[in-house]
Amino acid sequence: MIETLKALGESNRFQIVELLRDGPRPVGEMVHRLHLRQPQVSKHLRVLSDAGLVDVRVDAQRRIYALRPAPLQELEVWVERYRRIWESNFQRLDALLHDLKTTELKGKKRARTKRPLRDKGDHR
Amino acid sequence: MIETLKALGESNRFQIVELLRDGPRPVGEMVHRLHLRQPQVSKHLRVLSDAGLVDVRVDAQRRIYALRPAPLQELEVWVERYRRIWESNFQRLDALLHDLKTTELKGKKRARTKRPLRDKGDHR
DNA sequence: ATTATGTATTCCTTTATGAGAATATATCTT
DNA sequence: AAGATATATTCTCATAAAGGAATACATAAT
Repeated sequence: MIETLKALGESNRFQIVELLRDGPRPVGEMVHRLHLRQPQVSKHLRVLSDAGLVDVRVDAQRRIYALRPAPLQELEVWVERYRRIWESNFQRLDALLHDLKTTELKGKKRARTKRPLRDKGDHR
Repeated sequence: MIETLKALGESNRFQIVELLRDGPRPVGEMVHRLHLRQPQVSKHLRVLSDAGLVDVRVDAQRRIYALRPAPLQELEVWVERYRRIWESNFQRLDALLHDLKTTELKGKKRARTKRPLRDKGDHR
């Protein structure tokens, strides 16, 4: 997962992946479409390949690169685990609970948590 | 998007985000749970904050960090655009079409490719 | 006001990463 | 075999990014 994110977190590689979303492409075409130099494209493809994000197929002198679904699928699964963060008021609720809990735990030796001096954000 | 991916593509920051998935946490707790030193955690939080991935709330001397849904939501939307890559045999189909097309274009002067590329090591 | 606690920032060093140029490799064409 | 075409690799340099240590800053407690 980390490797996937690291590989995608570079703009040229990101663009390559975006390009490949429309289907497999030979290196030369990416060079042309992305206005990068051939060696850089090959190097970025190497990183993407090491991360398992792309696959090569030989076609004469050309190398046809294609996206491999697995890592992107995993990324989707990963990010979906975060859905509840925006699908409910989970964060606020949890923030409240957390706050209550820590107040409970250290209540005896600490003063109650005071309200912040000034209001920083919106709440209900 | 790139900034989100770049921020997530570092293991310590990734772990911080994972931690925050369970709700807002003060810096000290992350320091403790992740076995990192406080300054490094603060620095990583800074990066995450700059990327819009987290939010701070002041609680006495503590700073309570929480995930911000927006970037993750966008990431989900982004990756979902790739679903069709695994939801159909899109890639293969497209590969075939692409192949036919190029063969059509240059077919007269090219032979078929048989040999695989020499093995460069495994990915995945 | 002073001290304690929690967090952020700065400075420094080391390592990782990306671009450019040159060159090597693979495969087709003739 | 020689040349042409497409791609990969290597080397070098510049910059970015990460960790460590020290320190500054913020707020609470006394």
